Amino acid sequence: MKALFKTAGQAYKAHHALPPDAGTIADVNHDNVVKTISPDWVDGETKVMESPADHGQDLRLWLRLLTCSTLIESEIRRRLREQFDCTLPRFDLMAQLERAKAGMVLGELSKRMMVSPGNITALVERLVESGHVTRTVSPADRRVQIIALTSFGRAEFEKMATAHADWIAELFDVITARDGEILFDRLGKLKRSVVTALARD
Amino acid sequence: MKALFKTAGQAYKAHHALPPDAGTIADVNHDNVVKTISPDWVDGETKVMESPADHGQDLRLWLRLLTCSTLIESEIRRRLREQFDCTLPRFDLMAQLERAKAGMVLGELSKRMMVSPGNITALVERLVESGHVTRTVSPADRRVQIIALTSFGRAEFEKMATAHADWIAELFDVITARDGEILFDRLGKLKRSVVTALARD
DNA sequence: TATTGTTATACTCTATAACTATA
DNA sequence: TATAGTTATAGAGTATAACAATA
Repeated sequence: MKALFKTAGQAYKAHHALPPDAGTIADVNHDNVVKTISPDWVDGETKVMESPADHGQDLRLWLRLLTCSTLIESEIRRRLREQFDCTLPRFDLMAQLERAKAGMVLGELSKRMMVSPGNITALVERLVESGHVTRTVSPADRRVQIIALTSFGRAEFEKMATAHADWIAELFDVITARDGEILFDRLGKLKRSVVTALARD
Repeated sequence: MKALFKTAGQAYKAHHALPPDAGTIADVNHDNVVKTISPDWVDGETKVMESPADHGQDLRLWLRLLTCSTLIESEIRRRLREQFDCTLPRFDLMAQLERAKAGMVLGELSKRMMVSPGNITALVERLVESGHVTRTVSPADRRVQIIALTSFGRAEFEKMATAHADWIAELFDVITARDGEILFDRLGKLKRSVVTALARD
């Protein structure tokens, strides 16, 4: 039941987080107060089955899945911020626009990013200020706002996307093509399982 | 290159997000402005290889991994909030304390959660206010603060943990034991790959 | 009336750094 | 001097709801 969920994880980690092999087992003082790090801080993989709060294999799998995505995402987020002064939502929004050469309607951005229109408005506002995107009123329907990348925004995004791909290749270093295929396939099953379960509600 | 990253994803989704089978292909008006949803909004699995910004199999795998964890985490986050008025960091902090019967030093919490001490102080403060945890000065070293669950906090956490396990079982519905093992194993490899890569820096 | 976005607000989280108290 | 936390602050993201403009 440790490190169940995504938390901050980025900048602070660079300065304070433990190396992967830190510690031995959770040290406890004479009052049983936990003071030192246990070795399984990354996802508690060995301990979770022994915990009184154990709830089975699915939970272990979910913890490990979450650990992987959190580790990767935190690092990506940190590098985006340090190297490009960019946040994930900003990057995500630009990624949405990348293939929409003529732009995308604000409401569509909202749906794709699963973020409320009000918050997209604010995000777009900051990207307009920094010169990455434009906002235009649709001539066909004056309620709709068309958002598009500027050439500057497109160039910036391409730089980030290239770096991003390199980072991923670096992090996935030892995953073989075969393991990659297997993971891709099983994660596809998992995705369908989740989407189906969510659709039942 | 769509929906690369975790975004908001929780509350808004409940009201506005598309069902998993919405749409057909991205509709485009006479100006080529994207107005309607494409079917692969979940992770763009089919499209990413065709994209000019394609950067290979690792990237596809990463997108799918991120999609899975984001879908699950968003749903968990939403349910935690709606059913228990709890955020992920709060839950995570309590999860850390669950097996530390006599409490845990604040700095240790900070390291495990990869969140700065200052932000842990604020998080603990809110949990003290709501009666979930206590904060005590260590008699051995008056600089250190020992954080522990109250019996109320423990009871609340148990309720949440039980519900959480049920949610996960629901979402992982159609994953067989065998597929679960395979995923668990390969994700273990991936975790080691990432941890190794991060340690190289 | 319904839809598209905007504005407003309150809160949480993130990131950083200066600072205090204790060892 | 070094360590454990606290305080402060700025910015971004999250969640809701009321609202205006247009269809």
